[in-house]
Amino acid sequence: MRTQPRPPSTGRSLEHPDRDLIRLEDVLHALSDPMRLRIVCTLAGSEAEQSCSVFDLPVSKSTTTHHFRVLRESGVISQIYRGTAKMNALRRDDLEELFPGLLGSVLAAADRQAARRETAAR
Amino acid sequence: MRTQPRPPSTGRSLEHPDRDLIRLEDVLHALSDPMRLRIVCTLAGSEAEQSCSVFDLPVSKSTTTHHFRVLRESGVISQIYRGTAKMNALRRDDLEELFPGLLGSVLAAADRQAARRETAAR
DNA sequence: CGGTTCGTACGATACCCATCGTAGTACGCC
DNA sequence: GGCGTACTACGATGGGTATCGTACGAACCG
Repeated sequence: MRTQPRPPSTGRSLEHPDRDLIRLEDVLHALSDPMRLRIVCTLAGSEAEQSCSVFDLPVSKSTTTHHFRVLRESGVISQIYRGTAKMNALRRDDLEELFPGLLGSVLAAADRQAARRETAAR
Repeated sequence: MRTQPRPPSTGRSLEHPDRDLIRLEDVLHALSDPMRLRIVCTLAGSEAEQSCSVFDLPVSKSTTTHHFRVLRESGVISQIYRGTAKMNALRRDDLEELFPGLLGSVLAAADRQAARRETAAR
């Protein structure tokens, strides 16, 4: 189903925890930050990988880098370099295998809360 | 269905966030600490309220108090004084209403992880 | 009342962490 | 090679927080 050949990943590699080493506490901690939750929601909204730069976060670039690293090291996302860009993707399958339903309920909860906030603001 | 009349709560009262003020980020943060996750799992294991003292945590009493307060202020548990004891209960209904399925998947995930760890240790 | 049990309040401490700015590296392109 | 883009590394900083010990308060029991 992949129609477009993607640029190959470059030599730079990034540390990812093995699936069996992902800890629930770390995942929950990673998701408990508003910026990171926002990143994860955005990532969940599209099937494809997203480069770091498409996220328009109200923090500096170095802080953004920090959040992506926390997400990667906790096992929530995977990252790979493609040229100068760094592509991000949710580790849906690994998380689903380890903690069935967890990611889905967190994403749904985040959506509901966003909707609630919108209603309250009106 | 309540057969045993319980001792009345005493005058001392405790602040609880209204259901609509419970924030997902705070709940996730509360659950991201190993001690607190353990407390919540224990609490989920029995339908009844549990006094603080039945939790045998490997930390001091003052630290235990701290963790229960975090759980209460984040909206995860409710607490009420009964005599000298302080009874704790999960706010299942409120959480289910706000974030359907979330608590269940976190608890299931914690169970699975505990089981995995046990297997790995053997 | 005195003692016991249960939990709190407070201060201290050490660590974690979200944030920033600046300087730097890696890559693609002209 | 030189330039621009994308991201990183590092150090600093301020605020949060998990932990403790000690001293205290509130309720029950004799």
